[in-house]
Amino acid sequence: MKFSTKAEYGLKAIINLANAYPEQRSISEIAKEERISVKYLERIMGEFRKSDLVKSSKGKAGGYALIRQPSRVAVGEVIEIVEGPISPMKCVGMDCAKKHICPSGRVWTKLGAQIKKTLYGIKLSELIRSN
Amino acid sequence: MKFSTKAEYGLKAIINLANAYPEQRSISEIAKEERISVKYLERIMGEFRKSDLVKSSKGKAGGYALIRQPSRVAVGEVIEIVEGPISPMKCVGMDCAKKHICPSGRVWTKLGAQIKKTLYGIKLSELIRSN
DNA sequence: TTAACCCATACTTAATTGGTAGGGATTAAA
DNA sequence: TTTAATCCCTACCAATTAAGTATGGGTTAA
Repeated sequence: MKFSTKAEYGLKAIINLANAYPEQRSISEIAKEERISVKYLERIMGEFRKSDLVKSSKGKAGGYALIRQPSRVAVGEVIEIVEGPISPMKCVGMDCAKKHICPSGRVWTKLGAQIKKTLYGIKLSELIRSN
Repeated sequence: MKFSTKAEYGLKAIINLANAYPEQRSISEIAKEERISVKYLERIMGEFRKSDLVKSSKGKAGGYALIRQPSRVAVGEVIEIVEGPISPMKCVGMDCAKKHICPSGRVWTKLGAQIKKTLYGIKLSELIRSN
């Protein structure tokens, strides 16, 4: 039961942008500070852009910026963009004949709700320097 | 962010045994009811036995039984036996130079504690039929 | 003695993770 | 107008993990 490094890198990059908000930063700046491969970070930022969490400007002196205020962005949102919907077991949310009587399913449902609650309760504003 | 099927199968098997407590059941009975491969379940049960969660008796008419009362066994315990210690990110709990100032680390620490709290709060007695 | 069980280890196959390679498109500045 | 720094896209690849199989042995009640 682990989140991937993609979630870790993505979160770090977004926190980095939150610290600069509303200014933009380039991939290479972020990659250097957070010790992430430039190429890999490019791909991750692409996912954030497609989800309208960040905006990009092309060309020389281009870069990425957070679109919303850090206090309006939940950690859960960031993670679900790179990892897909949060749910601790494959079968949860899926079609299962014994769904209503499956005892272990009750565990995963309860846990999934708890994880979401925790991650959506943390906002980027709580994780940046200036607060 | 998923638990493995090993955790799912393991939990199902242990719930199955909890329903029979304090009686024993054979691997093949459990495997059939829970739709798990006999060979795979054998291995999983071996881990539970080594952790003194279940006891086994060999020979014809042998089988496995839960050692403790279902109300004294937490789901978290079952899962940690097959999946190892619960922690949502590799770096958590490890040596990191920037541990005390790592903003994303705070997320994983908080989340890990929350997950443990949830899973250790659920006891097998809450998941069995008779209750 | 034999059948039903537990026990151990090695192997296999498929999917996922965690990237890299190579290029193209865009734009500010020299 | 050229150059250089940036964003953007797709394909590829290697290592690890997940999920199970195969094989064979040991134990014990009937």
